[in-house]
Amino acid sequence: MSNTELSRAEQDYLKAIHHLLRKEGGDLVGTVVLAKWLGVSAASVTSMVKKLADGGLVTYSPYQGVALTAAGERAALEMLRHHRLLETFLNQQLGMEWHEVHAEADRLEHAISEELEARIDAALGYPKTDPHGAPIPTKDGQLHAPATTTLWAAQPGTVVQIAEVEDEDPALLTHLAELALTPGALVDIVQKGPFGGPLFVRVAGQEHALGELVAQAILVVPETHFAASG
Amino acid sequence: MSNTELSRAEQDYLKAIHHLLRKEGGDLVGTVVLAKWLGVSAASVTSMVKKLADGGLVTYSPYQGVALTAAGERAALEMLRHHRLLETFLNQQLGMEWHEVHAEADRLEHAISEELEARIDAALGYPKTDPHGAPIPTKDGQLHAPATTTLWAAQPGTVVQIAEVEDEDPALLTHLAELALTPGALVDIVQKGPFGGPLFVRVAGQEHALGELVAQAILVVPETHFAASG
DNA sequence: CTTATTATTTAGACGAGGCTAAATAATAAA
DNA sequence: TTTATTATTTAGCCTCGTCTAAATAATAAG
Repeated sequence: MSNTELSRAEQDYLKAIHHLLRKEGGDLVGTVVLAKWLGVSAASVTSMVKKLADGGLVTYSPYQGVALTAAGERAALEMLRHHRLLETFLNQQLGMEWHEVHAEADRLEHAISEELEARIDAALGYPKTDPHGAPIPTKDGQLHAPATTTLWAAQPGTVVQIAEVEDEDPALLTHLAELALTPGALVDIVQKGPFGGPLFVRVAGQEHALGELVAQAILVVPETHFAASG
Repeated sequence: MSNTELSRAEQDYLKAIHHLLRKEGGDLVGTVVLAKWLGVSAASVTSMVKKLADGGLVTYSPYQGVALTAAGERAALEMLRHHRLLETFLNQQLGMEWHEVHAEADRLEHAISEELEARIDAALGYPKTDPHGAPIPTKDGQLHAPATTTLWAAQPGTVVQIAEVEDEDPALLTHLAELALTPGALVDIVQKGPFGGPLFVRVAGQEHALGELVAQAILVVPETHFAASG
């Protein structure tokens, strides 16, 4: 209802809630999880979450957790749209490296106007995904993500295609790029060692053994033919 | 000495001090002038200025005014460089209007990394001036501005060339663009009415009568032949 | 079912950056 | 030179977003 501008901190909280709800799958996210993700104390989270609840941006059940209202989701998706458009722009138009764009976009996403957002979108030809394969929310708040699993969960003996990789850790991204584990790549799932042992995959003609952390950071879809979808 | 990151507010104060020292010509700028420019109370200025003085960024003489130290000047010029590179980029690469870029750059200038600054600079071909004709400080903090006067002070009967126009007021910029009073334009100074009466000029074949406020917002140099300088 | 452990909230404080109102210094006018 | 005016500073308060320490709720272990 109240139409005050959201502060940077409020925007960051909404973005974090959205991210964690999606990642962890549940329908509520807890104070400590949020605090860890944001690099902030749990007490700080409690008070901010109350403020956001007062503003109608989240629903808050004490001791249970927090979720986004429609208004909160809208705001979070707008930030996410800014973020992913910026990542794409920085990468494609300004030649910034894959692993650099996340941090830069994190700062810029709060500062760009709707006008600039639109011009960036147009300059890029209205892209559907960012450099890490993540879908870019539409202007009207639709986020259409394909149904994915993690590479870690993929069936040995099958072939999958990389849809998206986590973009938060620059070092991980550099590593993935060296291994050619980038969106669009086709990956043979060779075999999985027992007891959490490494996952053996073949990509771009090379075989690699991947640890769980790496394989969990990669989202894949079953192999498909390259259809000119649309 | 202390190498803490400057806050947004600190950066804005340094930028304002730099701007006002240049504009007003004096060697000290007063609390109230600064307060008006920043849209803040004089009391707020006093306390911030003290903090900046503690940090070695300004010299502060109570009841006299404030000036920049070398470190403060460096920081101010870095912001100015960001600002003007961004204005140029938004205008040239993204097609934003002349009058829109100032406000957008004011928000973005605090958020861009040195890396991004360098890439924007390169993408533009290392420009020397922004869309309003203002010189862009170099990476090492040189600001080489030509010696200008205001259009208001120009001698009737002479021809001058517009070097730069004030960029803060979008409405003024729109007006100037309609009158073809843009950087590079050659202007015949026809005559100046008495007692602060309007200034009659001819530009692009049209004659216009300009009020003092407008004519003061335009910086000019004596007519020169277009030399392929460099 | 009782006890540890962990998650969460409450209470109280702090620094940043702003504000108003009152006091004081500097300057202009008489 | 005295008085009025304006510029500046001081004092005290406020909100935002954070923190730590202590209290309480929820959950897991025995």
